[in-house]
Amino acid sequence: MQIKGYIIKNQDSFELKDIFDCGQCFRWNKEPDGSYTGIWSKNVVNVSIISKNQDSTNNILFKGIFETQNYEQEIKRYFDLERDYTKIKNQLSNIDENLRKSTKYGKGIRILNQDLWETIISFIISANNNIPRIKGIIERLSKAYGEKIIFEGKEYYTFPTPDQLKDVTVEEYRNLGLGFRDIRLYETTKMILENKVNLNELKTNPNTLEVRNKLLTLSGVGPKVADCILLFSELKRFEVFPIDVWVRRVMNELYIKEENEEKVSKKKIEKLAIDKFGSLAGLAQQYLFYWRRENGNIA
DNA sequence: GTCCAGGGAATCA
DNA sequence: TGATTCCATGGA
Repeated sequence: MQIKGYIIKNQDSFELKDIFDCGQCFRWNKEPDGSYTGIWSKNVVNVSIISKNQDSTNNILFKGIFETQNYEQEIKRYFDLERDYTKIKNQLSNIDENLRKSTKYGKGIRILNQDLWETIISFIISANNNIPRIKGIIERLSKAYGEKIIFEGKEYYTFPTPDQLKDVTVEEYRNLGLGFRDIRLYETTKMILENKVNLNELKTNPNTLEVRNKLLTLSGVGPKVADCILLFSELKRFEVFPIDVWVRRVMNELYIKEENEEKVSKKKIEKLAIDKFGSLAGLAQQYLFYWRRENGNIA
C-alpha cells in the first residue's frame, strides 16, 4: 500500500489535542513531535499542524495509508469538516458565560464520524472504567482479532469486525482484561451477528428515540452508553446528553449547586440540559466535559 | 488497604 | 419509577 498525503489550508475549529483528547475516541495517540497517529476502518493516518495562521485557522497535513482512492472525501467525512463549528460555538456562547468559556477552551473540537459498530463496543468497554485502561483493552482486542497494517515501520491493527469476533469466547475476553464486561461484549456481538439489531437500519433511521431504544436492547448498553454512541458515532445526534460522573459534577457545580453531588438525579440534569442547550445539548456536554476535566473545578 | 474510573444489570421497595 | 449493590481491573 502506498502512503498518501493531503494538506488542508486555513481550516477553522481544528486543534489536535481538542479533537483527540476530549474523550470521544480511544485509538488516537500523540507522537513525540506533537502530531497524532490513529486508525479508523483500514486507514492509518498521522495528523499534524504544519503551520498556524493569524486568523487562528490551521494548515493541516494528513499523511497515511488509506482504504479508498477517494481519501480526501474520507478525511472530510471522518473529521466532520463540512460542518460549521464556528457557528455552533457562537450559538452555544450566547447561552451563558460557562458555554462561552468552555467553547473557547475547546475551540478546536470536532466530533468525529466514528464507525457505529466500533463505537458500540468501545463504549460498552468504557463502563465504570478509565480512559487509559479503555484504550489498552481496545488495543489488545484489535491486536488479537483485527487486521495488521504496517505504517512507517510500526504495526497497527484494525478494530475487529463482528465476523472477526464470532468465535471468541467469554474466557478469551476475560484474558484480555475486560473484567465484568466480557459477557456483555460476547452477547452484543452475538445479537448483531444474528441480526437482532441491524446496524444499517440504525444508520438510516432518522428517529433518534427509536434508534436509542434499539441500542438499549444490547447487552452492556444503558442510557449513558447509548447516548455516547448516538453522539460520537456516525449516527451524529447532537441533541442527546450523555451523563457520566464528570458531567454530573460539572452540571452540579455550574448550575444546580447541590451540596451532595451524588444526590443530583439524572432526570434533573437531563431536563436542565434540554431546557438550556436544546438541540445542541450533546455538543454543550462535550465542551463542558472537556473543560472541566482539563481544568478542575471552574465554578 | 482504599478509592476511583465517560455504568449496567439484577434485585427490591 | 427509584434506590442499592455487585460487577473485574489497575493506577493513584
